[in-house]
Amino acid sequence: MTEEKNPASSHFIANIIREDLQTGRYDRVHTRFPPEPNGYLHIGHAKAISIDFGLAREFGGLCNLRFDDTNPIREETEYVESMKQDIRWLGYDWDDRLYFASDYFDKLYRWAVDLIRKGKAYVCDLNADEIREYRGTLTESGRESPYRNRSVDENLELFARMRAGEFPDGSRTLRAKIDMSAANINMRDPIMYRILHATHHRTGDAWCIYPTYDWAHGQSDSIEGITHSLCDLAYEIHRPLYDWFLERLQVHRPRQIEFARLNMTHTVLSKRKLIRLVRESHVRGWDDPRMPTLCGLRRRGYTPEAIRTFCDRIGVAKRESVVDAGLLEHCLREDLNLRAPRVMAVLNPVKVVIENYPQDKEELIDADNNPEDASMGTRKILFSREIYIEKNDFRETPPRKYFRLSPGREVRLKHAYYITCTGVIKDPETGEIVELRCTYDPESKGGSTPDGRKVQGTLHWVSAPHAIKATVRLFDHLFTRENPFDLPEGADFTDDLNPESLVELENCPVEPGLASAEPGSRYQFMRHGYFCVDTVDSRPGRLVFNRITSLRDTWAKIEKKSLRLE
RNA sequence: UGAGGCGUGGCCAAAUUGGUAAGGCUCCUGACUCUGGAUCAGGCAACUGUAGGUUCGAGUCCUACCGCCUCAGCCA
Repeated sequence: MTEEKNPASSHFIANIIREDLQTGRYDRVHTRFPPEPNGYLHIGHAKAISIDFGLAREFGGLCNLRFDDTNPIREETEYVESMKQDIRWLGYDWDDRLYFASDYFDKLYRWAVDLIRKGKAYVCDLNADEIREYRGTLTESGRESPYRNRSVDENLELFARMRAGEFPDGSRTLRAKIDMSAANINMRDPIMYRILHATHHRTGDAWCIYPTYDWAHGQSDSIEGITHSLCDLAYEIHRPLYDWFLERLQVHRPRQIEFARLNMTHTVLSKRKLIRLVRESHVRGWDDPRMPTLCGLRRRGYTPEAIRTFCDRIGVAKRESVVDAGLLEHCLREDLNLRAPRVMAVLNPVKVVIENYPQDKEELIDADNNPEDASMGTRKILFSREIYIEKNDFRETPPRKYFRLSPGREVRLKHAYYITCTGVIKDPETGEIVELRCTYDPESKGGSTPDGRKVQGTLHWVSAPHAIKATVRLFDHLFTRENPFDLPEGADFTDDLNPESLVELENCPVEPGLASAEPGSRYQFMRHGYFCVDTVDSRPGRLVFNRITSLRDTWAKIEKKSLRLE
């Protein structure tokens, strides 16, 4: 599944853009993805990336990558690199348009001086607590700072001295002079610059005052000639402030449009919560395959194509919603079904001895690699007298509608022969089934017989003497609840962590051909699901597979239902 | 009791700026099948937050109400 023909997007942002193009408000489309380099990108960012880059692509425009690095204390080059990698992996490209808000520090500084000259900004000596006090509350208006009416000259001088490093951190700020009684708190003389004697990941020690996000963001978009600034609903209330700055500065004005961020069932997507999962070792790091981070999903084996399809299908709207994680899994199956080579692996093995098959005979059997795609060819698999099958594929007393093996019943071994169960060997102590005895029908080679008789079940298997052993990690939702925030009073979201989100199986017999499987390559383990060779822990002789997602399991559903009925 | 947003089937989400509710996921049937996979065909399910109003006709316009979200960092 690759380039599916995208019909023109019909969500509200696309409609606005179409209209802007028609009315001539803009004659082109230029967007940008503006992350702060202070963490790892996750599936929620993938939605934003897909909107920003996708819309530009759809309308024949451009999309910049700009890092909003206005806070030297939190930002690191390491994050810049990981974000670039993740965006490229997703399949998007910013060409030569890689920018940083810090590229604009000089310009921003000059603009600030302009505003001071126009009497629209002033240096305030209030400390953080005092500023909060003066700001007022949601229902009461604020009070003007006693420093609000300094002369332009004094402001100019003080601002220059702030920049020169004459004052300690937090002692002064530069504020926009707007309206302390504004109903929108963001308009109550917001801070434009704060003093921070900190080393910036790119500008080093060139600055000791740094612009706030609110002061930097709109102007950065303006400088880059952005036409449509797409962002999170959270910035809706800031829009009047961005427009205020741009208007005073008399510069190019992008149109900001806000959309709802992504939420997904059974996981969390807030930076704060993800950090806790890592710090408190609930997962094995940022790239733990259970994490919703892009590096986690990548390691798990998710494909960029599936993630893009997912982003297309969830739509874009202003209403906050929670998308069913099942949709992402669906997109994965849809993609992998067409591309993943099929292979046989037994996760919970029980040995089967085929009594009428010669002791030292072995056979090479042809098997197609993907029934969906003949061009993926065939391979040879080994068959012998002793094989492994799934414990689950045998029942001593089969329930109704059970198609698999049971005493006296005949089933097909995929690609190989029909076998009939003739005996069960149990551990005399525990009663556990340790081995099954079967006979095979030599006529059934290849999976069918001359008499054309039907069997109900087809099992996967691996030849015991030829099998190689692998570690297989089965992942499940990180959180048990659909919404990990819907918790009883006083509970913490970590209380809902799924204890079975990772089940590790050792020594699973798999086809010997898998010995050469490349890290990162994906397979379908027949009748199980899609698996990916782990890029971190897997090595020759010690294969580790991650389950990307399971196959749809109709039998599990039937079984569960009948259990409920009993 | 400030301001700004949002409310369409179980979950997402459309509806040519009033014309009589797309599509996807889920779920359920059936067909087919050497993966109880895939595929195909079909089906269940919404009086569009509530109550009024305008209109021949309203998810789309008006009024009132209800619910939910965001904002009081020198974070972004």
